[in-house]
Amino acid sequence: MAKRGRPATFDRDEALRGAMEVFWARGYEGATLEDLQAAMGGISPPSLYNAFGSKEALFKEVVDLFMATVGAPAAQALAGEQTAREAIEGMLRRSAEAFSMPGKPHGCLVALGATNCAPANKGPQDYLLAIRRRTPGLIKQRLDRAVAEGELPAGLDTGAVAAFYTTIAHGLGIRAGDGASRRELMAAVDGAMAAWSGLTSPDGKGARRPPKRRAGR
Amino acid sequence: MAKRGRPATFDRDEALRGAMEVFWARGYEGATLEDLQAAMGGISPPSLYNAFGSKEALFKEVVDLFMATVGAPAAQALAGEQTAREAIEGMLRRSAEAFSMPGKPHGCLVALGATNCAPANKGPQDYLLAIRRRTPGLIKQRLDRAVAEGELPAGLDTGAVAAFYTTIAHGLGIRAGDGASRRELMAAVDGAMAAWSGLTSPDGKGARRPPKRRAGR
DNA sequence: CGATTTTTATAGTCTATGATAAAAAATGCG
DNA sequence: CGCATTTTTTATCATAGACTATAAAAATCG
Repeated sequence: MAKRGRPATFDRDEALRGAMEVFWARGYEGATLEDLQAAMGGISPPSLYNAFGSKEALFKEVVDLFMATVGAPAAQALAGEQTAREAIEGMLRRSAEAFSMPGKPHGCLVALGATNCAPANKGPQDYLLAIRRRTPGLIKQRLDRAVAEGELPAGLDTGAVAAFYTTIAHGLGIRAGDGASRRELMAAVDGAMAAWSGLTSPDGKGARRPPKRRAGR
Repeated sequence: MAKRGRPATFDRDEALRGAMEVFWARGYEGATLEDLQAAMGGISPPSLYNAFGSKEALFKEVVDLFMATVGAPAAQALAGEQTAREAIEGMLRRSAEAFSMPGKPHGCLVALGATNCAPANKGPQDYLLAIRRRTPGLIKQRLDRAVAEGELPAGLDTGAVAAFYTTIAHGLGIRAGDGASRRELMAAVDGAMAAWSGLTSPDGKGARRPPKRRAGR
């Protein structure tokens, strides 16, 4: 039983991928409907709205797709590698690669796609903000696991270490968008990993959680 | 000889500072003329345009003011401290402080003020981009000086080290804008400085410039 | 085939917001 | 005072760009 009605002249998934390229390269506000139409197979506004609802809804779908495709290798590395060190280094290197693919827009859609938008575009801005705010927790989680498994010393201030690697991860997104080469991005990752032993070793140099204090500041 | 004509009812410098707060908090596109007027002493559009020319011209003046005030401590630290290590750590800590001042907008105007703007706003976007692109060179310059002075080993790949610290510096700007506390920002700086000896030591771990290659890739 | 359903095409509407025109008001100078 | 000069006031203007109303076209179903 085939679907009734006039068949669409475009493939929805393909159109979504086209929209991702535009939003990735130009950001939410930088992408006009005209740009989007052109990259989505020349579809007309009514078709776009019929298929995706609104520019904002389209953007959110694009961001989800971005996370599921471009962002996946980094996320998988963070969760999948055996040691925390390999996991974090893998996450950073996969990010650096994803943000500097030949033939693709450079930079990170989540870091750059909608910062400081016009009041009317608070929705997309908040959507990306919420995603960025998850990063420190995800990294800390992986570090806490390594502490529990004995890979990293008990008492390590995993939140502080996560703050550092989050800063690097987001910094890579900006740097790539600003035109930094993959070589430069990887040099930044080299630097970040050079801090590892100093940050995580049990001797005096490692970040240590401050002793628990009583409630009430 | 006082100036002729009707006297202005607002102080230009004060109005400029008011505009800086708005652009800093909301970005170029996020700041409407209405927002700006309110923060500039309630001046009317013609007064604003008479005094500053256009929204874009006002923004550029604001960015210059930002660099000369908010950004100054970091720039001075980079250029002024005795050792390269102190210079870079000072730059990062002064940045982290500037991006998390109580009562001021959080985050970095240069990193966040105009990324991925609408096509019509390419001017402000490019203005900030050009400033961000200067960062690696400024850091590398300071490192090269340290190599020349013997503080750092000859053969050090100063460009690679600069790439790392640039990534941190810009990452701090994003993280602060996303709501990271000063404590978190300082933890990131701790991490960045933990990489110092590994990155700059003359033994095998330090970043070394690759041997010169022939031209032609 | 005619009815129904869905998509497409054309042509607009509406709104937010950056920018101005023209005249009034406030000052200095002769 | 009267004129030149500059700023303010008030009232718009202009435009880009997101969105939509209407109806024609293309498919399936009975």
